[in-house]
Amino acid sequence: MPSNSHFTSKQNAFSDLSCIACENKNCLINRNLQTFLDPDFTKNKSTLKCKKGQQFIMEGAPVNGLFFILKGTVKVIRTGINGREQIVRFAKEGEIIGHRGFGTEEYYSIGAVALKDSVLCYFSKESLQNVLLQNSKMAYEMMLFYANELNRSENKVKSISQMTVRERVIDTLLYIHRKFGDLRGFLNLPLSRREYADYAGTTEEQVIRVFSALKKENLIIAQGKKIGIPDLQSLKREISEHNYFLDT
DNA sequence: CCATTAAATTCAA
DNA sequence: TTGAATTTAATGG
Repeated sequence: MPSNSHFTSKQNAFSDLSCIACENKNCLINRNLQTFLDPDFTKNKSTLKCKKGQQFIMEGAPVNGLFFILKGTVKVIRTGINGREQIVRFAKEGEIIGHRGFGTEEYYSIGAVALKDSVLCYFSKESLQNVLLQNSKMAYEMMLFYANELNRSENKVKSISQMTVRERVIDTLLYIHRKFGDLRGFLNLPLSRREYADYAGTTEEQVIRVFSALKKENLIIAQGKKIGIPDLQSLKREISEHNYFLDT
């Protein structure tokens, strides 16, 4: 039996697809359920179960709606100049994927792949539009999400264009730590060095070499894919001169 | 970038 | 639960 068996009692919650029974308080649809004028809104959603490693948004596919992560973790990617994968962001439970599809965009400019077995809720653009037009609180929360994403995206431009490889790798480690926290001393999201590289805008070898250096300096510990940060403060200090901001 | 070896993860019996 | 098969990490050229 898996060690997380304390979740098994909730498992049939997934077969009930209604938002009413949903446990995910991180989801802005869930948080705003009571205020909906149209109680049937959540009946229009569909859910999709995704296995680890499965891509559920293809770059270039037509946009019809938006995904919300009910459970799991996802990476959002974009194909770069010479076919290299660029990781735009990591997303966890409650987050929105494909949100730039609103408005004039007709095709996804990003792809999304599940990093662990995940459950996605899918809402059509039309039904979401109706709700947002009726519900200013939810529209406001959505706006905050967009603003936050924009802030992070602008910071990423700075980090990629002005920071050294070592600083970008550290920045990535801090981002993962901030967003996913740690579990028994290790980052609560196992990533390959390749994925660190794709987020930090460098190569797998560079990440491996920076990790090796950081290990020697006792700034991180590594056991395979599990990375631990024993002293967050000194790691932060390394890049503090390039002022890094909280982002989600 | 590639090749080699060591180490870790996955898979299926 | 194990260990064989496969994938990933680490280093040096």
